[in-house]
Parts: sequence; structure tokens; C-alpha cells
Amino acid sequence: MQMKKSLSKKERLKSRKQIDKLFKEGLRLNVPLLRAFYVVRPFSVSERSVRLQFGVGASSRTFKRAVDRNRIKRLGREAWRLQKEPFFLQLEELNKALDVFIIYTGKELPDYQQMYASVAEVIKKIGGKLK
RNA sequence: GCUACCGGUUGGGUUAUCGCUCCGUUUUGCGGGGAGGAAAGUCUGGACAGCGCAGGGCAAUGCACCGGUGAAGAGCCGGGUAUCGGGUUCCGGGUCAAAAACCCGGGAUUCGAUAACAGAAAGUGCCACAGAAAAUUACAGCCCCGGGUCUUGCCCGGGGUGAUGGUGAAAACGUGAGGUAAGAGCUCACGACUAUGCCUGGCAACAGGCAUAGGGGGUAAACCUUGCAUGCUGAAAUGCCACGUAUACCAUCGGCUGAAGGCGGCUCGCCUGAGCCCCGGCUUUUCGGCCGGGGUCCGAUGGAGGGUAGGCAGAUUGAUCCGCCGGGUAACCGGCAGGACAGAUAAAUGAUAACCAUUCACCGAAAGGUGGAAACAGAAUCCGGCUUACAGACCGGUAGCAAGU
RNA sequence: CGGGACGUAGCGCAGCCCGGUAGCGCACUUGCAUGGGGUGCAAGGGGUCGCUAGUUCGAAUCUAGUCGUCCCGA
Repeated sequence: MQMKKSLSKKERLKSRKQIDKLFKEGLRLNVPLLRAFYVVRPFSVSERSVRLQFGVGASSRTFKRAVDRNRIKRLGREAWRLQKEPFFLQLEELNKALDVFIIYTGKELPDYQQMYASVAEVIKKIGGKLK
């Protein structure tokens, strides 16, 4: 596929139903600063499902101001966008689809470097478990 | 000039690479738009939508000097009044031998700030402690009368008094004179205040003047009274489409008698019999019997329950903003031509790098170099306001300090 | 997006309506009782009443603004 570094609407988790299901049935994974929920689905071309869907969020309990929550989500999306490519290839090989949702669990506003490193770790761990 | 405080305006820019969202065109490229002055708090006023609605009253809530403005308002503008602060000037007093200066008090005028600014003379309540008394009150004191006692005096009883005393946040108009047994707005003069009437100025609030009457503590962000305003709900409103489920149950109404005797409106309640009808199996020559399964109403509206959690409309161009001209003290209004104006929905507006502005620290004689800092904060139906948060820069005002004229 | 409640001692709460003394239980400190501890008894300390203004002579209480915590509505 082209545009390997993009992250359009289709590749983001948008449906409330799907996200609720993910929290309820998905597997959980903790790394410093982040908590990830993920679930592996069988992939079929006929129904227009997407191989890899992603979402990110932060608790409004710990981050009261909307500016800070927006900032965390933007940094999270950016880090995911730049690092998801090898992941995608692995899924294609296995013919599976994957949903991932990341929640920021730190208490203070992160900078880009921290976020990038944490997301990299999440991808590494999930990638290991897929095998 | 510096520092502090207050008010107002503004709320960094350019480029490259990789992305996000909407629109357009074409087709997988290109072009264009993409957070705020507060988007915030949700304190207010509307628009819009659904439901409700004969008329009147009560209740509840909100507002409260006057005029203007506006769709409306607890907004804004102008004016009035009150309080506070400053300046100028005048008068009186104190300090001093005297003047100046300084301090205190008052008047006039001017500048600025603040005000939930109707009513305490409709009624009710409250005013701790202290004090005689906190609003029809007498503790001490003062004065009068009667009685007791030998008189001054003292004691007992009755009465008058709001001047004296100390208390308190607050003590029953102020000053002077008359008056009295002692006293008191008890009376009088002047002054202050309140109410009413008239005159003058003003659209009005109100101000000034004259006359008459009055003696009344405070508190309405205590209850309350008066006047005015307000139907309720709130985009999760509301309309449509798709998906999906159960009319099992209750109420009202209509149709309808059927494969079945009638009613209750559909399996045991009654007449009358644990009934009747259909299908299948077994048995029987048939009638019949036994076993198993199914049926014994349909529809509309509302309630209640269950299901769905997707899409479209609402929904982004409007009481809009910028510019010029005109009117108005101003808020604001009118006219003109051109331009500008996001639309997401687990929710776009971002990341990295460089440079230029702003500013701080250090190095340097300078040019310059090195390293930092940059606030408050993120649209969610849309507007008008209010309130709160805010780095730096610029403008204005006030106060202090330093220097000069 | 729209409603509502609560901030008082280390902890859990009362007082607020209708203004004047801040109180209760547990905990803490000291003493008594016991050989010691627990239990019990007696005494004591500890408070910007979330914060900032206003009304009032006077505010935990009334009013306004503000900060924080929690809850409810598909």
C-alpha cells in the first residue's frame, strides 16, 4: 500500500461500540506511562474492514484542561503514525487484523521523545505476542 | 528616567519535510479554508425547536434613581443623588513673640473612583456581652407631696423627670435663650432632617426657593410591602431513513363471529359436560378409544417493556466583522461599495528542523557570539452581554524615588 | 451538553434555615488503676470553618465571585 505514514479516519477507532467491546474483551498490556488494549481479529477483504485500527486517550481525572488532553492525543497519534509500518507488514503476513487503544497513565504532560519511546515499546511487545 | 499599581489595545512571523480535517475540481494529483479574546465559568438575555395555553387570582423566581440604546437583558451610554479620595481657593482654631510653614475643622469649586441606589412614617421579628433602658424604658441621681423621728439629716410610701452618670457598634435632633419644684421641643430663635403643597429650571430623576406639618435608633444581602417582568423543557430539543426486537402484559376504542353452542371477550368461571377444532401415530371391520403436537381472534391509540447507539437534516452567512461617509455628548443608528467568515463527532487545526523579530543572562571596548524564555488557554446549535484567567510589547492615568529647568 | 450536592480538629460528622459561646465520636498527650499490656476512669492539647470580596456593630452562618471534590441524566 501507498502512504505508509498516513493515519486517516479509516485507520482510527471511531465506533463507540467497537471501543467498548475492545475494553471489555481485549487483552491488556502495561508499559511505563501507557496502558494498551488490543484484540486480534480475522481479516476478510469482502467486508470493508481495516487491517490496523488505532485510538488514543487520556483521563480527564488527571488532566483537567482540554488543552492537555488534546496535546497527549496528538503526540500519541504522531508517534503511532511514524512507527506502525513494520507492524502492518507482519499482520499482512499472518492475514489478521488488529485493534489497539492506548491510554496515557502518566501524571504529567509528556514531551514528544517520551511518547515516541513508550509507543515504540508497546509496538515491540504486541509484535512479540503475535508470534 | 526608573519602580509599583490601575485601565485599555495586541495576543509573533516566514520557509522546508512528513501528516490531519472540510470544500472544490479532477482523478489519485492539484487548489483553497481550518480555534479564542476569553473558545472557559455556565452567571444572564434571546434566536430556534417540541409540548402546553378561555379569562382572572394566588404562589414561586428575578429585577428596582431617571432618561436613552437595543431583538432582549442583572448589559451598555448619558444624567442625578450619596459616600470616599485628591487638587485649587476662602474662613475659623491650634503650635509660635509674630509671619511663613505645618496640623485640625468647615464652606465653595473642580477632577477621579465606588454604589444589589424603591420602602424602616403598613405590620412582625432581631439588636449577644455591657448597660437603668436597645424603643412606650427610671438603676443611681435630682425635685415635689404625705407619714415617722427632737431639728440638720435619715427612713418608709406615693408621684414627677430623660438634663447628669457610666456602658455600648448604636442612647431618643444640634446651639443659644426662656421656662420650671426639678426638668424636658415644653416654648421661642437660628440651623439640620423628613413629609406634603405651590413656584422656577429640567423630558425625568432631581436641584433651588417659599409655606405648612412633624419628632421618627439600626437592620429589608431578616420576614415582608409596593411596582414591573416571567408558561414549561433544552440540540441527548426536534424531524426523517436504515438496522433490530416481542405487543408477553395493562387501559380505551373499533371490527369480528369461527375450523368451534352462548356469555364473560377465549382452557375451566357459569349455563353444561376438565369442552371443542385441526394434524400425525397406534389400535379397531366401522363407530370409537389411547398417545403426541398445534390452534381456540384481528386491528388502532396510549402506558409499560424490549430493541437500536448507525446515517441525514437541525448545523454553521448571521440582530456578523472590517473600511469609508453622515447623524448623535455617548452607547448606538443609517447609508455606500468591496472584502472576510472553521465545522470535527473517541471529536481535525499537529510533529520535526532552520531563520527572522521580542526579551533575559553571560562573554566582549564595539561589531557580534553563546545559552535560555515566550502567558492564559482548545470550538461542539448559534448570537448579545457579564464574570474570571493571562507572559511579553505598546498607549494612558495615579503614587513614590532620583536628576534637571 | 445539561442538572445537583458537599468543603468545619489527623479521620468521620453536627452547628448554618432564624447571624453573637465552634461542638460530638474515634484518634493523640498526661495521670490513676495493673507485675506489664488491653479495657476502664479522670484531665488536657489541637481549628485561616476551602479561598477572596461585600452587607452588618458583629459572618462558619446572609450575598456575590472563585477554587476543589463527588454524584446524576442517552
